[in-house]
Amino acid sequence: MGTKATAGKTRERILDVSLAMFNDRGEPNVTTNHIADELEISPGNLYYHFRNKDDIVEHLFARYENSIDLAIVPPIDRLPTLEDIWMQLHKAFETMWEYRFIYRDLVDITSRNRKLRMHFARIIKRATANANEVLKGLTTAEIMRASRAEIEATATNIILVATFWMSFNSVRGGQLEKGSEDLTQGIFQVMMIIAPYLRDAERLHLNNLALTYVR
Amino acid sequence: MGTKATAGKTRERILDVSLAMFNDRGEPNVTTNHIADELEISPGNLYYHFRNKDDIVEHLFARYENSIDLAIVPPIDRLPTLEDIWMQLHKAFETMWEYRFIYRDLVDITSRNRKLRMHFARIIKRATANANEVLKGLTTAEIMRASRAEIEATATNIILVATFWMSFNSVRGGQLEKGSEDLTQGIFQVMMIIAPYLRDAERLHLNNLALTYVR
Amino acid sequence: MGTKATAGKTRERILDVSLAMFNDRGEPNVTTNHIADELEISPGNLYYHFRNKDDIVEHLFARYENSIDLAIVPPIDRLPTLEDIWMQLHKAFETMWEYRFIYRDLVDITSRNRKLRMHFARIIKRATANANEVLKGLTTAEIMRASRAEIEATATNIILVATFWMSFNSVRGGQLEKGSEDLTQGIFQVMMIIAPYLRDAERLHLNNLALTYVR
Amino acid sequence: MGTKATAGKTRERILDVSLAMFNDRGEPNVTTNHIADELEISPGNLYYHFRNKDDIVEHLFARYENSIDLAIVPPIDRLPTLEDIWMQLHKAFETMWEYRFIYRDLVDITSRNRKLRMHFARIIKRATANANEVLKGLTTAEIMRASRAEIEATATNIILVATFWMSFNSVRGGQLEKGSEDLTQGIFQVMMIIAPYLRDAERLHLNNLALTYVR
DNA sequence: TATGAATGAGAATTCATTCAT
DNA sequence: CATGAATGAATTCTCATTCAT
Repeated sequence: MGTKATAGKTRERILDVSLAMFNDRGEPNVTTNHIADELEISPGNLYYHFRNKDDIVEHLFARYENSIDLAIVPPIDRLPTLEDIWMQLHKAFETMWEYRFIYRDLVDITSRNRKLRMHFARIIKRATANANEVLKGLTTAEIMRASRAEIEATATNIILVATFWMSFNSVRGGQLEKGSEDLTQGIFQVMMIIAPYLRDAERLHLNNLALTYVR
Repeated sequence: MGTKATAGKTRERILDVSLAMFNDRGEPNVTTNHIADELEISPGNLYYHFRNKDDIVEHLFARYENSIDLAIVPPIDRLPTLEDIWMQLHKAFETMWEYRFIYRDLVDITSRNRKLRMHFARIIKRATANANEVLKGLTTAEIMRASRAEIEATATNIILVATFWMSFNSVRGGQLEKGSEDLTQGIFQVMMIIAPYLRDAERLHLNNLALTYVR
Repeated sequence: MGTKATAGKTRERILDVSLAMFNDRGEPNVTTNHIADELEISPGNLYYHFRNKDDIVEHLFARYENSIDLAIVPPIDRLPTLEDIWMQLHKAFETMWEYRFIYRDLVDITSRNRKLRMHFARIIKRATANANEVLKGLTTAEIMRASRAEIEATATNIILVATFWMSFNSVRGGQLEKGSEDLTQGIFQVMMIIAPYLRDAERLHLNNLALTYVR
Repeated sequence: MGTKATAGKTRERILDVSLAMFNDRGEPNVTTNHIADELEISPGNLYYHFRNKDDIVEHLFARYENSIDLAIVPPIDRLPTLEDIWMQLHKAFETMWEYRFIYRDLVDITSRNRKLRMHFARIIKRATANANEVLKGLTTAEIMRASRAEIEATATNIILVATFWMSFNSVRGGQLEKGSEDLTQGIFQVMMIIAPYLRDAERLHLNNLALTYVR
């Protein structure tokens, strides 16, 4: 009792600390010894719980995949509203922020690991399909007007902007990461891709929000 | 004489070969010994010409910065047309493709090197400002209609999509890289951000192109 | 009760499974965790029953020593026949095959463990003495003709060939191990060391067998 | 100048020291760091000269293969004599002794490395064929009398005894290795496999030698 | 300019063994 | 008897970088 770890505790701590360190410094810059040091456990113990470093990454990714899958479920049995989109984006950006290390070195990580590559491609495909559905729903609900081609291109752009918003933000300089406020701007940027397709009322509404968010 | 290198020749070859290898395998996966091997020179000689690996990266980046600066100069003394945008995007995407290694590991590279970080931020800022100018010009020319807030958000989105198009493409799976055709789709995706703001004629034109390009 | 192990049961299972795994993959390539895994017990439990890995090896060796001691007892109170030799070799080779892991890494194992070194030397000494006895017996029975010096050298050769037959077979390539047939050839090879000392009738008999066995 | 290594010197020193240490302690018990330490060079330098530990082993093996190939060339254009056999065995045993680490862990080494496995099998095949030739030659020269089947079995036994003589010697205890005298006994043991097939004069000659060598 | 041998601090991973429960 | 988490020294190998020539 006390400092002694109970079942599964260390395993979870490894994942938690790894996640924090990966998010902080980037996965390629965090070694398994760093992680063990930070946890004050031996490297051997870390390898008792995970086969190798990639195993840790894969488990974190699986966690992420579960979360993001929940975040991008479209409303069932009714047409979507703009509010739904705000909500979905919020949940998605939150989740992505939690696992931002994946996005920081996305190309490198997916090119090194076949499993992650396949799963990430699946997430993108699913997210794009969902975006498409939602846009179609908005059109059916006559909240926006767009051709089929416009909807397709727009869905892709939405996912691209969402996927790389955090990277873009860190890369365009200024302050490094202040978290929530930046995310909100990311959400707003995505909304602004849809904006011009909206009816005047909604478009005006977004325009006013813009004054608050755009940097 | 004969095999003797003329002034600056080896130096340039190092840059050329490094660029090719970085683009091919990603900068983190290319060691200085790989480069020397490929060039059939000694590692010592490589370090005679460049202080360290980052020095090579920085020089390549400087090259890139020059090229991209030329690519994103707006037309002077007249209002821009849609054709201008196609042209600019083409030049920009070509240049980015030439130096695609920068974009493959963008966050990692910029986060570990202050100089690159500052310079890349400057490029983004400049590109965004230029996009802003062009959009304003299109508005003045009454080719498109958009509020100031919409223009700002759209400029940012344009730069973001352009910046990460190649990454997005490699990360969403499917075929790896077939080059020019993918770039064309990237350009198209950028255009589709502007599309809904255009007058009907131009909008329709883009929509028709969509049928060809969107995947 | 029920799943509860009876006294000595786990201990025996450890020995049995270790033997099987050592034979299969070679002792140096089997870790204590492999063994525990295979047994579906904990490594801690394994170390409750045995002080360390070498302790397991030593116990297996003791088992082997008992078996082989039984196999190489010469016929008492009568002179040996060729049939006796076939029988003895059969029993010896069977026993060695059962504990073939010892022979696979013989030098390594005996050089790092004093106890095993002494015991194995004893086995060799005993086996050689026995071979000597038998050859002398055959000579007395006038089944073969050989000088004392020839008998001594031949006894040593017999033991050497028997000791390393399995290694030789695996090392000279061809098929890996098909077990019984290979053993039979080993026995035959040993017999052929004796052959030229035999009377014509027996020598001819062995020669005919040769056509079947030699590869 | 002086302690500075000239071209190829370090490479050869690595091979020489590795060989000495492998022979001494057995290849599995010598780490690359041990070797570097002994040589007073950095591990990095060792890996500059050889791709990995196996690369060192393979180069030593190649050296050995060259030497042994020279040792087992049969006399051309005339029938062999017993003297030829003594000479050949001498050369072969000397060479094997020089590279005795190969024989110490023969099964382990060849089972881990495909290349060595193939090459060693080739050596055995070649040596056996050569033994066969020589025995046939002796028969033709009427120095010995043996059937074809006897020759085949005897050739195999000769190679087996030669291959494992050193292992047998270290494993049967007594003093560990005193080198040359042990080798001479090994040669003698091989000769004693041939002895009973010889004409009386030669057989007697060998018998007398026996009194000196057999332990 | 150029060579190429050399460095050395790590990186990931393994494995016999221990120990609190 | 049994668990299973934990240890830590060791092992192979890498790579940016230096330096005598």
